[in-house]
Amino acid sequence: MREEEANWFPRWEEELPSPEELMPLSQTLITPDLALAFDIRNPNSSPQQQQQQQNQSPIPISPGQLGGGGGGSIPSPPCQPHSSEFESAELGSGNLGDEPARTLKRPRLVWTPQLHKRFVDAVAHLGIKNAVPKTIMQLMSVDGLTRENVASHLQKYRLYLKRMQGLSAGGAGNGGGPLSAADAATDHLFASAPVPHHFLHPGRPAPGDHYLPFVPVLHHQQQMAAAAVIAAQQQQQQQQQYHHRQVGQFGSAPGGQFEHGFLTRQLPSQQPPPQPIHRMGGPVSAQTPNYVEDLESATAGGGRKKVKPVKEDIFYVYSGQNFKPDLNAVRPCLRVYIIFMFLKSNFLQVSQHSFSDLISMPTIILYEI
DNA sequence: ACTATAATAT
DNA sequence: AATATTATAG
Repeated sequence: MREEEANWFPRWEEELPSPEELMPLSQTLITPDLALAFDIRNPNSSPQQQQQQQNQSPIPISPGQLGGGGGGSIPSPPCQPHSSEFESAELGSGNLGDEPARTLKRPRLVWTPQLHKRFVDAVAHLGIKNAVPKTIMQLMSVDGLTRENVASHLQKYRLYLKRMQGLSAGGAGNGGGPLSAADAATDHLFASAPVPHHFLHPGRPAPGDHYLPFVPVLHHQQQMAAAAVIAAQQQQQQQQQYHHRQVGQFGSAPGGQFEHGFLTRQLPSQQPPPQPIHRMGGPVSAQTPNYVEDLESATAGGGRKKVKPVKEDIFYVYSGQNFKPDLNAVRPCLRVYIIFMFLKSNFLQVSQHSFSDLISMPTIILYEI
């Protein structure tokens, strides 16, 4: 397996999803908290949006949740955010007028094409038989995503697949039933992601089209600071459906994770040649004075910058499989990183590492954004 | 876990 | 007001 591994990494790099595939996913993952923490505001707000923002503001992340929320994961986060911008932003917005966070319903999930893509990928990797809500949810590893969310979506997706099968199989006869206008309109989301071969034709293997490791790896292509990402997204039309997604707040969920975002964005024009990723080979090094400066130099210079993380930094862990990072142990303080995690390792083992072990693991690469 | 149906958003 | 999308009850 040694040799395979050696070849695997370069290939992994080549097959990275395009930025546009990844970017919108962060819409559901970047929380209003984070946006507020970065003092991001809505550039063009319509009346409707304002209404939504009102709903969005009560985002009570209870302080207790940060510290020891779940039943005892990792020791205790060393970093103590003394009511910095983060805390004030979160708490400020959260306490604006109301507290009964636990009585609030979580907003309905919006299945963006990107989220759906991830869903399809997960189902593909699991195989249709193993693809049940729980497993799918785990594989997707999207924070805040519930089993019910997935179940509901899966239900609809199955109906969609059934119709597709009926159409392709009984083609002429159209035995399955006519395609109504409602169907066509309903399916546009599903049409956005290619339906894997074997979904429609179970039992028949497709040529060279295997779904190997679920590679939800975030791309290094271009990354920006969270603030910039959010701002960019808000400029997009997506803002209209910026359905506030509140997740895992208030200590209700013992296993509730700290929210993490998938932060990516592609530069509008000139793209510097992709710099080969440095994989493994030791602990990350280099220093990072302040992230804004680094951001500029990084984007201008073509890329990312290897950095040495410190415990006080924010970590956005992008991972797949069953690995649910223990983000409760990480407190937001200084800088923002993305952790690239190679999927070759055993996730369960990885997840058992303590935080300090985590940041020194050779299979993790940190890039400052 | 699956399906039907209610609730909600557009 | 209609219907598309997600939540929830069975």
